[in-house]
Amino acid sequence: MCNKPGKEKFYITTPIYYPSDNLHIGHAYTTVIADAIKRAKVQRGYDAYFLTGTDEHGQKIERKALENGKTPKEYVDGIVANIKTLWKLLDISYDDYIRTTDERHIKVVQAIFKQLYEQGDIYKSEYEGLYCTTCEAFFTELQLKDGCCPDCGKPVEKTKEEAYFLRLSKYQDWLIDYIEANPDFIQPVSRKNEMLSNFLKPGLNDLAVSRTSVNWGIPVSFDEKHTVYVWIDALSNYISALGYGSEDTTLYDRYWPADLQLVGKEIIRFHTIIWPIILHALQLPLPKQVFGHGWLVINGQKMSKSLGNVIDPVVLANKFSSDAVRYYLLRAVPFGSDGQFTYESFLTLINADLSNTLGNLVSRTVAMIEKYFDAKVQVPNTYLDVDKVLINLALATPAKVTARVNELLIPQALEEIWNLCDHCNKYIDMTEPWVLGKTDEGKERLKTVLYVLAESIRFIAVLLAPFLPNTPGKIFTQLGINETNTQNLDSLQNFGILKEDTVVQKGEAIFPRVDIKAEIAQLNPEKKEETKPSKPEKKQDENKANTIGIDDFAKVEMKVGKVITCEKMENSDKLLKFVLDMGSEQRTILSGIAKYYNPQDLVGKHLIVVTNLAPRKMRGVESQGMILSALHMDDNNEEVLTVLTVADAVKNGAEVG
RNA sequence: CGCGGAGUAGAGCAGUUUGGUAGCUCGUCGGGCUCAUAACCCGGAGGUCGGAGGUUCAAGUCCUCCCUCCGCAACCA
Repeated sequence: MCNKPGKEKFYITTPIYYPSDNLHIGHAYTTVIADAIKRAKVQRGYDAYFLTGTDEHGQKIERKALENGKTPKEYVDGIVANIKTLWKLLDISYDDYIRTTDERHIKVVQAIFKQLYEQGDIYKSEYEGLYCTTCEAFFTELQLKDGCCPDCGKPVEKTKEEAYFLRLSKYQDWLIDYIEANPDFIQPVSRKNEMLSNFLKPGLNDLAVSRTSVNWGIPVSFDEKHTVYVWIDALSNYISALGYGSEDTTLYDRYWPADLQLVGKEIIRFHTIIWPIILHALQLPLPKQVFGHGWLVINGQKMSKSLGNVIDPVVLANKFSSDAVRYYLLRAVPFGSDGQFTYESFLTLINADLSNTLGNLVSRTVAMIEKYFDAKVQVPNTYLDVDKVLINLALATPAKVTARVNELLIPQALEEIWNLCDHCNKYIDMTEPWVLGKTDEGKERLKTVLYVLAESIRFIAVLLAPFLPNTPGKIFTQLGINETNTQNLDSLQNFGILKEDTVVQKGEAIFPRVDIKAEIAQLNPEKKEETKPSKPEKKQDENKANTIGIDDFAKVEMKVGKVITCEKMENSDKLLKFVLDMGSEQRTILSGIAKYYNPQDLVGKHLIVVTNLAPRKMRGVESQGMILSALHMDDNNEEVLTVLTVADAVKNGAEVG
């Protein structure tokens, strides 16, 4: 942890994640990229420092803890332990893990808040909003469900709450100038344009930075009925972790400003508007670059618990290897835009690139050295043109990879390495070692061919290290390379370092091929389990607990209704409005299935309706029941929803039971 | 007309800055090879580049209008 004065520093951060629940593959995506960049920088001689952590305050965590019968701290401790296990599983080499519940962080936040208040950048005023007394929370008008609290459904009141405000407005013009003068600050540029035209140019409102209604937070030191609201608490982690404002500011002095802050596109606004203003008000330098990457989406949709399409990285990393998961995340998603995740594309990619192109290349090369030269590497005599082409490519590749990493084009960096793999495989075909091995003359030539291959593979292994940290070691073992000075980046300046008589040894396949169909069949049920929020360890007991008596079932009243009209709700993407003939009456019912059906196609169908459900208003229209439907995945792994119907000749209003 | 992003072969993507033979990976079809993890190598088929108009000798690329999807951004009884 000591300073390395001779080296250039590189400070990289991920967001601090919100541990209201275990993390999903999207969090792993951000973190793996950050880790790969950090490792690449270290490999290139930088003194790199990598920070990640968790943002542990706020109402949602308080509530979640309560549901689980724990204190907020106990609850987040459990989640944080899982997160750290996950990062270990994925070989994340973070240098520090900041938790906003750390004492070191709390002190800094309080000091920053006080300083901003004393210098007039924070002022006390009143926050006017819609307040739910039951949930003790404010909501914006947009968040309300039909004028009522979105969580408990009770009416909200227009209430004023005392709050401290940060003067964003004061710094707006400065920030616009800064962003325009520093075009690299917000990346990719599309995000920069979005921030300028959507938020900055229309004008910034001052931001409420404290709450009296949230208990689980850092108290404002000079006004204890307030807690610091998310902004100053969470964002300042990037400097509190370095000891800013503490007795020991060595790390801060060394590493701040950050060279790269990676964030998801949903939080780029906070990191490019609120965060720079906080820093500027504190007279601190701004991070050099904030990069807003895209999401991993499932069937075109954002991953979310409520959709039940969350992919658990723990499952993948345990089932396959950390390097396989890392490879997919680093290679498959165009950095900056969204990428599709499917199990099939994941498995196809690791088979094609890791098992076939790379793993098999190592395997066939080592096998030939064993077969033809008693497992001993032979030093060549002269190189022919065909050799020189491959040698030159190998020598040129390190600089190409470095350039791609510097541009943050990680998929393209990997592409350069795989280009070298491809050429090695072609080279084998062109030189036909199995023919050469048949004659003495040929065997002389074969020494060179196998040497060029082994040495090229060494290049590949060295270059892979930042991305797939476990793979180079496996390759070096098979190639019989022990000396670390043939495993570092400097050793790629010359081709031909591999020593005569190095003993190779074919071992296990580096990346065994997977049976895609079989794995998908296994993963899908596993995926479903993941989505069930219930505690898995109590499964057997729960089967009992989940059963209901006939009495309970009898409470539910279901009837058959015929669809008279069905139309899309205005102002809603997901709701369909039905009017149903229930025999003795007509009912209006709203259902969030617009995505799955054409409204016209449902007219005339006989549907099953729960008729004694309490009515609920949505989008200003009262829904008087619920339409039963089944949601499932079809053969293409796409979501399909089918409403339950009855065969004809059932009277409208007939009871179901 | 709220603001942004996107629409290119069966799937996923590049190419649009600076107009000039439409490319990559997977899949598919055919061939080759046998060192290797049913792998590797070569070749083919498959595209009205979302639609309509315009500028130009020439448009995926520039201009205009339109359609669809996604995000900002809630609703999912």
